[in-house]
Amino acid sequence: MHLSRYFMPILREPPKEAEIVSHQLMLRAGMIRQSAAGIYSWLPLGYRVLRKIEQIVRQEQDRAGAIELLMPTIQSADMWRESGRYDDYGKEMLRITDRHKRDLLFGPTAEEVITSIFRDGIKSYKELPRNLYNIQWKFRDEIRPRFGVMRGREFLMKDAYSFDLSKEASRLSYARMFAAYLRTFARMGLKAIPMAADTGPIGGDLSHEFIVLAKTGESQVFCHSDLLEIEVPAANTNFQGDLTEVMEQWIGAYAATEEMHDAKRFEAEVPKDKRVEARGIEVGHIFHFGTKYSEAMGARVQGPDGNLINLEMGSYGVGISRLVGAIIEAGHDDSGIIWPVSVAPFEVGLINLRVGDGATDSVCADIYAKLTGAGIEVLYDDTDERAGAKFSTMDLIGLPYQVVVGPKGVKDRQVELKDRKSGEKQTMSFEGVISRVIEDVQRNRILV
RNA sequence: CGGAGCGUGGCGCAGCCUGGUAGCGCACUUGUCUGGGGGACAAGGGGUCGUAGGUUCAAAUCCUAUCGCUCCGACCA
Repeated sequence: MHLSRYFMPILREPPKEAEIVSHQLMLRAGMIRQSAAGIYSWLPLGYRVLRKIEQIVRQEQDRAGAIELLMPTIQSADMWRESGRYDDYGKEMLRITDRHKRDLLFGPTAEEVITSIFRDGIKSYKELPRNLYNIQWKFRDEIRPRFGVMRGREFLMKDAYSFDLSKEASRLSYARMFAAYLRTFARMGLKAIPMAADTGPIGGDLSHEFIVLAKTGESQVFCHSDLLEIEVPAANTNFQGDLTEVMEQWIGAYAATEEMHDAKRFEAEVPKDKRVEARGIEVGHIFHFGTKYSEAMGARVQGPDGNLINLEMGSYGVGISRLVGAIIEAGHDDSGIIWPVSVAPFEVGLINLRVGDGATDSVCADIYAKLTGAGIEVLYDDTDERAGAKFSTMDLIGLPYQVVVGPKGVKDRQVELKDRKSGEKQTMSFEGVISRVIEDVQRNRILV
């Protein structure tokens, strides 16, 4: 992509409404624009990141055996009356009336829809277990949206729903999603730690929040430092099998958010030098909630003995739009964002320091062609800005690698490669930078 | 919903108290010089001052209402 033809309205100063750093940087980098309180347009740069995160979530759900479908944003109130939640849900639910005066709502979650679909589509225990997921925009009319996309009213969420015949089988489904989440967040360069969670209004008896540690996190969290060292399940993990052991490895050590924190237990179970007290951001939440919806909505199958059995269900959410903010909170410096390759809007920024200089232009054109030809995503700054402005912009938007080409270096057939994260700069030949960048990008695309 | 604050050009702000031709910095356009970490000079373009009423010869400024946004609290992926 040539920057001179792209749409990336950057701001030098952060708009005053942005309080936290991820919100400021997303506005400054031209990733989002606010449309109403807690509702955002995703500009091209931000949308590219959102789609990459979505794609990682999708790949890991597929790997774990979940099946994607797409459910509507607008739901019928009738379904919610059936589950008994229509009146319980309160003002967070955006209620809408159509021209026939029928009650509709903008879905804050999809348990009702999925339960009804699944109930009508399946009759026998032979068709279990199944896990269905969808990636869709949700709306919760938060009293006070804040922190940009971290706590918007409209948000993109992956939610998966497992259906099993028994509680034991359902726990296997839970462990499978648990393991999938470990991989999902690790691939985005995040250390996400599962922590025991309150099951809240959804109900049930097994629930974990996945918390990303970040200095600017919204809540205080406590855990054993060993949890930071455990390897996530490898790509070739057999997700058909029993992953209980993987899960137990993670839930063995102490980890809790402030709501669930028990200071006495923390001190008793975790040696002083292993205690981590940090800030955290919730990026995923999984529940095993049993038969709450299947009973209310009549989702049953016939078992081997011919008797009807209520389905055991679990639900598994990932805040995809929120993750964009969380990744920035976890990765930035004074100059701007620092993207991991796996979710970066472009993988490489190519800076032409002297647009109009024949030799410099042609070296840039050559590098651009060779990198894009190798499947690398390059944002080529071919604008007629001054060097300083270009460096600042590139640092702000946080592409992992910067290739800097100027007339001085070109004379000696040299260009510069800068690593955004370390700030390290190396001078090398045209050919050298091309092979080096291709190699580094390909190696870092998939982190685990 | 309780408390606090803010709406003036794309972004950041001054002007309001004490009514009198709408300003500053950045960004933008054109030109010249420049050119490796947000450059200099010159000339320009862009704003029904959130909206609606009212007071007044005259309203960004005073009064009333209303809408929007932000922060603190209760709530939350």
